[in-house]
Amino acid sequence: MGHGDGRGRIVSDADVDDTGTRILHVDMDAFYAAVEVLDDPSLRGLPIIIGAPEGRSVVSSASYEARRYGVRAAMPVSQAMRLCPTARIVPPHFDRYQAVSRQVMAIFESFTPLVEPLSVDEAFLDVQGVRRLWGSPSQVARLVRARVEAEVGITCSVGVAATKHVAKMASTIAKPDGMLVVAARETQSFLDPRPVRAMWGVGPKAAEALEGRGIRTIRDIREASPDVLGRAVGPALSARLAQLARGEDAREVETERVEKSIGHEETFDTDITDRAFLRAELLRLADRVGSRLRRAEWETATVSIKVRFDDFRTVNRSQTLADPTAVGQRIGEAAQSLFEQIDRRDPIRLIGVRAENLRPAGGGALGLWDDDEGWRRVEGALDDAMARFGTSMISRARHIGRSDGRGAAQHPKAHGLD
DNA sequence: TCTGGGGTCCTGCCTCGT
DNA sequence: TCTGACGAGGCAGGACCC
Repeated sequence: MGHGDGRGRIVSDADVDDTGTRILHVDMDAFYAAVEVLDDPSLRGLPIIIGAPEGRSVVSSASYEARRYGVRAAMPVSQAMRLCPTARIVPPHFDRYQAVSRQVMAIFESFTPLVEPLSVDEAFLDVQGVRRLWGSPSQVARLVRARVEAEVGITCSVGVAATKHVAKMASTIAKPDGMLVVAARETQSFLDPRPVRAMWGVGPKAAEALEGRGIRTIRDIREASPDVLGRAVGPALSARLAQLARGEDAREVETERVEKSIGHEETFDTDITDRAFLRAELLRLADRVGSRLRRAEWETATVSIKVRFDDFRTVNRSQTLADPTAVGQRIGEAAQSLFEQIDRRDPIRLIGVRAENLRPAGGGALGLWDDDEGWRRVEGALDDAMARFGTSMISRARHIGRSDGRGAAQHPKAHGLD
């Protein structure tokens, strides 16, 4: 999501040179705020802040009217309100944003099958192969923008370039409701004068490290010795930045993305010292992680927890399991065991549970039938199903499973169910 | 003044096996 | 049997992205 306030918007001319381009980066403008306006037109033209009005919420998104007051994403809502006291605070409706996102992505896919969603509100499109059908990349960009506005009712900005990195930078500059085309031969002159902070992957820390060595623009990166660059930001990032600064970016548009971890975390309204409460919260978070793992038919081999204290000091602990699992109870037990290893005298403001090192669940969606672990997984899946489809049919299925009278799940082979 | 939640990736350190 | 080099993997912390 863009963070600028909309000043410096650019729209390329209709007859712009797009020679050598193939990648579109499409970014919805102030997406959450735009969806809220769509659903409540009385908000149009007002400064809007998306975030919870109470507690320790931060700004998820803000309309351009609010950004003009200095309101930015990730800023505490309380601070945003001081900057823009007239702003309307709207609680987020993530399900609704997902639904609109699906609508937008479907429009992208009607132009090219090579669509890589980056987040709920942005995507890369490779339009190289659709030239005969839809025209040149800049023509496709115009069509995409027009259709999103006509069919969904919100605006987007598009960067058109030869590479992902340049397309992404171009869409940021074009915001809001703009389009910027960077022909392949203009790539270097486009990149050179821009600040290092504009590069994808350079945040506040890396920018500070680079600027401290006199490296302020992308041209400076290009001209810096690998040694100096490496000392500033480390070997991996320096090598990548050097390539990107030369306009080299061989990354293709990837339509498949595999999740590498699944986690949940929660910041409490007030800092907590009650250990029993915290242990119960760990179990609850682990249960949600387990549910998502089972739905995705994954197991986790490594459980990690995150604890943030009242002074914002954050510690992580992780543990690799002897047997991978998708059972919330087992993830929770591992999380609690990790929690015991942490010095918990200080009040805690956040705890989180994450499943890492994911792998496909063995033995299919419900796991293995022939061991206790498999059966615990069945129980978990039944819990999910009860939540989704109601209790009557699922309770009946569980009853059959438990009919051995031990109060625990019984092997389905006893009932001829396998 | 106050700092969410969901992720990915990198780095440094340590242990262990060869 | 002991020792050092080396790579792999586990773990913790941090930067970055939306």
